[in-house]
Order: sequence, then structure tokens, then C-alpha cells
Amino acid sequence: MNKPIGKTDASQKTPVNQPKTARGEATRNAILGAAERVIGAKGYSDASIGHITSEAGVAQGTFYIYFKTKEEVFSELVLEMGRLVRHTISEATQGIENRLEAEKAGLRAFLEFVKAHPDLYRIVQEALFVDPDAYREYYGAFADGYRTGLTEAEAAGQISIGDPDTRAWALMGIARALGEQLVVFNSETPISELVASAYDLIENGIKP
Amino acid sequence: MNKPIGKTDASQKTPVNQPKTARGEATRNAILGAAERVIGAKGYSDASIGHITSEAGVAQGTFYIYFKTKEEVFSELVLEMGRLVRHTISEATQGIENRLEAEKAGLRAFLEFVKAHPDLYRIVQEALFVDPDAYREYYGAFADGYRTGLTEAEAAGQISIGDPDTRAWALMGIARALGEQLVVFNSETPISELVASAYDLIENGIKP
DNA sequence: ATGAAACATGAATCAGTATTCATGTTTGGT
DNA sequence: ACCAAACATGAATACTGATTCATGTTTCAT
Repeated sequence: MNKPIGKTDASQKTPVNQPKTARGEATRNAILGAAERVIGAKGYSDASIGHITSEAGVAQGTFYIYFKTKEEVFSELVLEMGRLVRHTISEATQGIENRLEAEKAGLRAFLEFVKAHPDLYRIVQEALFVDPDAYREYYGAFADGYRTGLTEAEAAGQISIGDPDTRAWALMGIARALGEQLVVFNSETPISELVASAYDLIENGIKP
Repeated sequence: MNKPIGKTDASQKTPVNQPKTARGEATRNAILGAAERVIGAKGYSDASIGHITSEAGVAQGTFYIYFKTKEEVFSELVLEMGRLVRHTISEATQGIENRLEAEKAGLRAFLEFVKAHPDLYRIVQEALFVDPDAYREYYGAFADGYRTGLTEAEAAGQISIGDPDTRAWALMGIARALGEQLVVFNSETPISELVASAYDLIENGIKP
């Protein structure tokens, strides 16, 4: 025992208490799930620890066994959301050869995900204020994904030449706006229609 | 005194205290300006009334002469921002006949405005949590503007046929994303380049 | 010039809630 | 079966900050 390693050595984050038993694991997950629902519904500052723990069915003090602060659950939520969305999208685009088709399928998967998890949107948005780094990481990773796809597609001659960076941001912006239309503005437009007209625009532009 | 009319009858909003003298007007504006700076810098919940009033150079109680609650200044700020942006854009597009060119000039003006007033972005974003109605109104009006422009351009044969609604949301999403790149991600890319490549995409799409 | 309405003050109130802690209870390896 | 580590509890702590209020001061229409 001569290595006074701090915590689990990992990579700085989640430095406090990883559960060590099945019971702990379950409780932690219960809290995380409750936090997602409560923060998603009421917003970060209106969601009290009391609300979260009572939704999770545990005592208030239990919260601090697994999370150092209120902010920490929030950050973890954002991280997890990011992983989930990326996973969903990469799943949906598996094996699609044509990049353009892949992007289209990715957009559809994204919109479907967002519609199924409306809390996601709010939580990630609020990260800009609660945990800006997590916010930047989330959208940075998103933009990177687009940029990579675009660069490869350009190299493969599947799309025209153009600045991949701005294009990446633009495509991401489109995805976000359509997602917002669904979640914040409760649009009735079916996802397939959104995807179709968005990709008509993306592919052909609006020149007559 | 037989008409127990609630408040000033007006249209529900700003029902409290419109200043009635020049002094009052000045004080109110000082508070509003301070609120913009402080809330923009620290975010809604970290910006206390104390911070705002001390930045404005008035006593804490003075705040409540002009605003019923903390939320109320915020809402007013969002409203004013919306007016300002729309005004800036319409100014910049005055007299441009070709719709496509007008949209392009509008995007440039928008990005320039956002870069000059980075607080705008944060405040409007935060409205989704502090005052969702103001948020929806802001972006709703924005989308309407785009939709109208697109519909007219379509009728005039200046752009191809396509769903104006989704297109409006998509274009708005692009503008937002580029603005965010400037403000949140501190991109160095000059605005004219952003506008140029964005509009290359919007006009021609990415088909090879 | 003057008094009622406007405006300004800042200390006191009041409520909410993140975090800690002293005290039990449960678990799992031996 | 046993006990040290994990886990759980919920009341108490501690602090922040929005809003109110009783008391002055300034403005402006007459």
C-alpha cells in the first residue's frame, strides 16, 4: 500500500463515489434517472435535491454519497446524453455506403431521438449556463462528427467542394433547429417530411 | 370608484410602473442597461438584484419601483433584444431587390450584431428556462421573417420550389449555429467567409 | 411658491435549499 | 455467523438573495 493514488485514478471526473455493490449501483442509477426527469422538467435551478431524491425514493443525504454537488449530477447527465445521442446516430448510419444517405439517416435518427427524449434538449441547452465546458464538448463533438463525414465525402467525390468547417456548423444548426421545432414548438410535421425537405435543401440548395 | 379595473388595462405586459418623469425614465434605463450587462455576464441566477442595482448606481429598493420581479426585467430584455435584432436586419436589407441577396445581407448583419453584442446570445438562450414564452416569441418571429421572405421569393421565381416552413427553420438554424460559433466558440473565421460559404451551401447545396 | 405625486433609500424580512453530520442498517467476503 | 465497509437516513446547519416597507427627497403642474 505505498501508492496513495487519489481515488480511482481515472480521468479527473466522477472523482467521488463509484458504487461498490449492486445496491449502490442501483441507487445511483435511480438518482441519475430521477435527476434527468426532474431537471428536464423543472430546469436546473428549480430542481431541488429534495425533489430529485424524493422522485428517486431515497433520503436527501443519500444524494451526497454518490455526487459531490448538484452541479456534478448535471454534468454527468450532459455527458451521458452526448454518448447516447452519438451512439444512436452511429447505430443508425451503420453500413450505409453513400455519405449523403448516411447523413440523412443520421438526421432522422437524431430527430427521432430528440422527440423521444425531449428532456435531452432542455438539459443540453441549460448546460451553456450550468457547465459551459460540457456544453462546448457536446456540440464540439457533434460538429467534429459532421466535419469528418463531410471531409471524407468530399474526398470520395460524393459531394461538391466547400469549406467543411462552416458546412459542418450549418448542418448541425439545421439539425438543432428542426429538433427544437419538435420539442420546443411542438410541431406536428412528421419527421420524415422534415428530413426530406431539409435534405432537398442541403443537396440542391434553393437556387431556381 | 366603481370600476375596479385591474392595473392599467393595457395589454397585460409591463403592467407596473412606467416612469412618469424624465428622472424616472433615466433611472429605469440605467437599471435596464445594468441588467443587460450583469445578466449577460453572470447569467440569470447568478445575477442578483443587488449586483444589478449597484451596477446601475441606485439602491436595491429602487429596482422594484420599475419592475415587479427579477423575471420581469429579464423578459423585457428579451423583448428588446428581439426588436433590436429585427430592426438591425431589416435596416441592412433595405432596398435590396433580389431576395437571395437580401437574405445574405441579413445573415451578415445578424452575425455582425451578434459579435458586437455577445450578451444577446446568452440572454436569449437562457429565456428558454426563465421565460419560455418570450423565447418562443423571439424565435417564432425570427422564423416568420424567414418564411415570409422565402414565400415571396418563391412566388417571384427567385428560388426553387420547396416547403417554406422547414426551409425557414433550417435557415434560421444555420444563422444561429454560425452565431454560436462566433460567440460561444470564439471562432476566428471572418464573418464574410462564414456568410460566403454558408450561402454557397444554401444556394447550391452539396450535391457534386 | 407649494403640495401631492413620483421617485429613492437601504435595512429588515422571509423563504428556500444545498450541504453536512451523527446515527443506524445492510451487505459481502471470510 | 461475523464484522468492517458500504450504504442509508433525515434533521440541523448555513447562507444566499428576492422582495417589502417605513421613511425621506425631488419634481412639476398649478
